[in-house]
Amino acid sequence: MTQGKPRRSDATRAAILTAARERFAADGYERATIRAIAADAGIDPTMVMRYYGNKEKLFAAAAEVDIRLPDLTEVPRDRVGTRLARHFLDRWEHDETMAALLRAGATNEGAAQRMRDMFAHQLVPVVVPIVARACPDPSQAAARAALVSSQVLGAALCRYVLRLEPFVTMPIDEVIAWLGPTLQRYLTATGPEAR
Amino acid sequence: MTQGKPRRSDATRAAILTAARERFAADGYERATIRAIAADAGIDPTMVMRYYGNKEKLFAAAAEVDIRLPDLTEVPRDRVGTRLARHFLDRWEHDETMAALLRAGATNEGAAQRMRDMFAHQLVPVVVPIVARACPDPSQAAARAALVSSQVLGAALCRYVLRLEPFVTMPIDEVIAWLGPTLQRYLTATGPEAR
DNA sequence: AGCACATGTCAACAACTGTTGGCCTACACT
DNA sequence: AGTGTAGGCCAACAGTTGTTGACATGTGCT
Repeated sequence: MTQGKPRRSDATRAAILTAARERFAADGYERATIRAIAADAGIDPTMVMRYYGNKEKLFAAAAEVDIRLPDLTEVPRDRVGTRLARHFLDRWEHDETMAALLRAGATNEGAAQRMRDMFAHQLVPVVVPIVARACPDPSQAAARAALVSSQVLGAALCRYVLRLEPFVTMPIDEVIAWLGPTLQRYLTATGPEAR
Repeated sequence: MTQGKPRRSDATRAAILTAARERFAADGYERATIRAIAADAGIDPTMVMRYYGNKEKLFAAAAEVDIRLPDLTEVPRDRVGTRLARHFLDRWEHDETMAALLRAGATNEGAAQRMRDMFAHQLVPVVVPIVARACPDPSQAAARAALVSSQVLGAALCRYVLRLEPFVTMPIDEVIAWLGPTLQRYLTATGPEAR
């Protein structure tokens, strides 16, 4: 389906992508230079241009990410929050693409747009059926999804980008135990005032 | 105390700082150039160097910010969360220095360090006496303060930096109504499992 | 008035950026 | 064996960056 003919340069292309993800994740969009990425990949900077056109397209290719949200309708309703928290934290822990996108999103408009798209096309659709049970107003679904995003992104920001001390050393299960109920409330509480 | 003799260049210095804050808030650390800041301030780029030494010191001067947290011990215990949420949102809404620091913190180590310092020296001390009533373990206080930070920073990120749609148009009172109980739980719940 | 010093302007440097074109090599196909 | 083409490297361009030094102007003090 997605795969074309295998090219002789596939290894190089993959090396570039890997190096790009590392650099973008560590330095953000502007400080991650094509030269540094090429050096990490052990090739000439020209190759990056040949295979990915320009820096913007390279980032677009490197930051292509799938949240891989599970089907939450299969999860017991009162476990949805914790399940989501665990999934996101796991995702962030094992895929530096997420950190790359977050770091770059703070200063690069293209990266920010991509995050907005991810939110709209990947998170909102999954959240809608969950919210529907507590609140039939469909416009509320997007708001609740945004609240979930804010807590998840905030935690990722503190833990993986700012490296705020108590957050970095906190065991991941403890983070999940704290965030779970928060997400749960955002998704299934009947209104903002609900505790 | 803090004020020295008034200098003839005070107006220029202030203009530079204002322009710097705007640029850093809008573009982040690396994309905000000294030339652009100087142009906004209507002066020569050289003056920036003369008065602030270099770009890093300019940022340090421009991003000097006081959270101005109120004394939470005066607030009814069950209103602390909402009170905090309102204060932070208000602060962010009226002082672009906050956005400048957040944007820059994602890619600039100096800015990140400053955020960590703000957390340790401004937020933690205020949070400690509040937490103490629910949980006598003082090491827990920093963890709970970090959780508060994560939700506040995440909301600011979505609303002022990424401009995630449902979050930008949501009335500020609604945001506060949602975040308040979350912060309340982080501060006064007896443990992570508490709803 | 004369002098010291703060304020401001102009031109330029050196380093680095994304990006381009030319050239060489090695593989695939006939 | 010969040829087209993809893969790869080198040198270089044009623009921008932070930063520096030399030089002019004006203000305040004696």
